[in-house]
Amino acid sequence: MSDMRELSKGFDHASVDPKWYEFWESSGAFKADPESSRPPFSMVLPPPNVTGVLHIGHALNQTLPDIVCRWKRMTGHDVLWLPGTDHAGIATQNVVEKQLADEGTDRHALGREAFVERVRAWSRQSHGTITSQMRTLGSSVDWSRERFTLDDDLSRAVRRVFVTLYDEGLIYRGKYIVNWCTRCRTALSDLEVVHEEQAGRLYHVRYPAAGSVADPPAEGAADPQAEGVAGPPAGSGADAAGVADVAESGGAAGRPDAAAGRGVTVATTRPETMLGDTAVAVHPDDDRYRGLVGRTLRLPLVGRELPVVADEFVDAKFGTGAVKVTPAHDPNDFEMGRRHDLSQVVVIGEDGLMTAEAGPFAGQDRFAAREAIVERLEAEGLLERVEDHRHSVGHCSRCHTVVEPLVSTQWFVRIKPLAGPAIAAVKDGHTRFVPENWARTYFEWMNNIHDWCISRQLWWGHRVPAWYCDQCGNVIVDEDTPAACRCGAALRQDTDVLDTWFSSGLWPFSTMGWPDATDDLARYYPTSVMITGLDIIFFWVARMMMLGLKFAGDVPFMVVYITSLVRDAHGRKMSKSKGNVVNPLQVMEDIGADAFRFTLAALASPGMDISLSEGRLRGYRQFVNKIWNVSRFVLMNLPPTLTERPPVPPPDGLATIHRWVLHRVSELAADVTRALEGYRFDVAADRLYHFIWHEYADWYVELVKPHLRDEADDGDRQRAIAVLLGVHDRVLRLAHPFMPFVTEELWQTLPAPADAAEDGRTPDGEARTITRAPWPRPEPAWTDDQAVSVLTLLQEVITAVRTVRAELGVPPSRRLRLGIEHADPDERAVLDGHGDYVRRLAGLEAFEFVASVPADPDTVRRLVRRMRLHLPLAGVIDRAKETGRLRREIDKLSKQLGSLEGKLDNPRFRERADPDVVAETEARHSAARRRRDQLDEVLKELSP
RNA sequence: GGGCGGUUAGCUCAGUUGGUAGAGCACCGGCUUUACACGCCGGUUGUCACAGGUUCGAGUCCUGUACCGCCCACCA
Repeated sequence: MSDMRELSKGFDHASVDPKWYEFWESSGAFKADPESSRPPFSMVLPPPNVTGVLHIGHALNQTLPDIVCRWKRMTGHDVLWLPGTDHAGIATQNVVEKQLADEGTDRHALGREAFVERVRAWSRQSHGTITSQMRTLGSSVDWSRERFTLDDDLSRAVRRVFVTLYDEGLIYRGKYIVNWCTRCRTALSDLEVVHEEQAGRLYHVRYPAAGSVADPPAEGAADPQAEGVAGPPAGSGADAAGVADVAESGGAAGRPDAAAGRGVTVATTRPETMLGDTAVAVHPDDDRYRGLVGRTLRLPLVGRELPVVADEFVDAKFGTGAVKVTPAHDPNDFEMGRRHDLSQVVVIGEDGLMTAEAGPFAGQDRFAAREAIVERLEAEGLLERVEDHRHSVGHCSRCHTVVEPLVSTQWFVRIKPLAGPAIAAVKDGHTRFVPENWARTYFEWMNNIHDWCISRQLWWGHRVPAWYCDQCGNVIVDEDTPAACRCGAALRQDTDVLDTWFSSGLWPFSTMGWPDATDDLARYYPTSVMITGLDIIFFWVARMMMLGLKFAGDVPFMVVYITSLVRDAHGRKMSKSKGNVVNPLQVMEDIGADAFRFTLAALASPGMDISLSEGRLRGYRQFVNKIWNVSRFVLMNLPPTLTERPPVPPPDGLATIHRWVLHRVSELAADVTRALEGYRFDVAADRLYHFIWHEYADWYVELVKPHLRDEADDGDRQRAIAVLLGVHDRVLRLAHPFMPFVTEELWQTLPAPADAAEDGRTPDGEARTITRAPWPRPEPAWTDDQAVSVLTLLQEVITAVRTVRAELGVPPSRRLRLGIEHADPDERAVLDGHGDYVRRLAGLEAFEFVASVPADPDTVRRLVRRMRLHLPLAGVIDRAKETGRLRREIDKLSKQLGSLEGKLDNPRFRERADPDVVAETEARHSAARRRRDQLDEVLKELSP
């Protein structure tokens, strides 16, 4: 055992950290126990991509919940923190596709089955990376319950949810305009499209007049409603108005119209889509075009006749007030097309190339076609004007390709019926956002939510559980694979897979065994807290809320803590191109997981982005080292015979310094606990830092040293050791959630407590571990204001003497004699009673109380408590420097006095302010005046 | 266009219910004080973005302005 008491000179995380994680894992320290009599506390880990590596966002989003879990474990909860990984459909598929491309092949060459098998194999291999990195960080998850979104039982949950929603009419399939990535070759949900403001051009193109309105073209694109169970409602008001106008103008169609003769100029940012135009729209109230509605124009380059329709959507103030309508390639036009029963002409294909419908431009890339078409228009004299125009363009969030709106058959979730309860649950406080402002963002989105496109034309993911019969046209949606159609023909399964967030949305309950009524589900659902990043509030949090309420019968979590973005030291977003990415693995290698975690916690001010600076990281690494060295100090002072940690003695018989430190450590426990309860990780970390370094190490350790000397009285020594150990043990336990590795290492070197309840054994009772040691509670019996005021006085006097010495340049080795004046009798008694401490920490040979100032050139002449009056001796110091310093101080005091006097002279202040505040202000005022007068006097003395 | 946040010491940020402006880093000076130089002791640094208002009193509450940032959005 005694070799355990010898710590190395510094903390070496590389040798310590892995040892303890292995110990925790193998001893079952993180295992949840449904049989336990302890109250449950549960969280699910936001599943990282199975093929991902730990980035700074993960580090934060795992450190904070880990702090909570470790804390809750110590407060006696049965903690479940359920880990797992996400198959991350499109992201993972893209990576593997890139690998294939490097090998000179592609997924089509491989075939679906082989491709999926390949992705699966790579996922399995890659899975170890992220999970081992989580261990490096110290995440205290229950690995025995690890899940993967593509696991069989989770896939079963996915199918159950899909089928149920379908049966209830909340999932439908239909042909609508969707966001299409021409590179990934799949549909995307609105959330997977990132809009970026870009410099573009607004082309003004003249569409010449053709003649009067013809019947709407009957041929062409499919009926948008064809396969829909039910489509989104069409804008009825605008629709009626538009139709009425057309009819009305139709009557006047025969009348010659000057405007019609010239044609109409439309403005567009995407001239290539004009080939698919099937109308031109104007606002119904726009007088400029009133006569035109109902007539037709001729589409340049193509020659097709286009009706002019009136629609409320058109903004008369934008461009020319006339809009070309391309129902197949623009979401607004799609809706407008439905309102006016326009056909869809598809001119851009799923590959981003112009289709056969594009005539001479067929086969060209859409952007090349834009150039070519502009050229042609110019040649034909139809391009009237080109303006620079900034507008936002949608890009694929995965590959940054410009998204092409395309008409396509997809599966959708009708979301409004699900959103309602999810909104209500937050409104009525059943689920609470922290910081609460995020609820607004949540409401904002939920109130304006659109149907969710859930099908993806990918291979990696949960395949849509729908089967089609080519014989009779029957569609079967079922949990189990049907053998054959009712007509006896073979069935063909839908080739699409589901949006990866569909399965993520079930995560809080699918991981616990749903749809079976498992013990875990009964005990751990709803989970206590969800801690996750702001970037996935919509993707994930909102969907978990909706699906959890719908299927698990309750909200998925009682509290959502939204973490901030981690930025670089100058508040810039981290990005590879800027080269300012902080790699958490590198940081942990350099300074250890404990210091890294502590830094993240200390910087995690709610609602604010985190600027991760090297200075802070370094500072907290040194803090870890500080704790290490305090422990060395404690251990080296333990008698070798001590095998058991003695209980902390009752404060009555203890010296002031002991009573003081016990009081303070009790307050620390209260403060840290309160901070954690409010999710103020920054406040908790700050409090620990300050106490451990600037109270415990700087003061208590220094003050206690004499008590530990060999010469010290035996009983005194034993009491000091008991208190020191009691404080040290509590400090380690309070710091443990933040710095799990170093605290376990140090805690294990302490002698075990006599009290079994303090021992922290794992559930199997085999091993002691700080992870299960009880969380320190405030001790009311340790409250001791008298000890606090004594220590405050000692600290002030000692600091004042040190200041004088430093300013006079008196080396610490030189023992001084000191005269103190103006101490009141009570304070004199305190100082006398604690003279040893003062002499030791201030480096004094002696001090005495004097009535007046002795003119002794070898001593500091005076020291006035609370006034930090440092009077240098003539001849010993630089007179000019000192007078300058005094003048500055006097100026400052005068200013302060002015404001205090203003306050006190104000009758209303005396009337209305709290009496304590008034008294305090008066005291402050008189103290300041006394001090200024004294400084004035000294200044006069010093000045020639 | 809508929403949210920020503007406090050279840098990055705290500032609880309004009551003498704080921390870390940086900087300056001094220290082989037997846990720690990843240390110890001391020190310097602020018209709290701007303009009004409420109040005896505002970094803190209200209104407006400026600048920065983020999110959402179907303006061709």
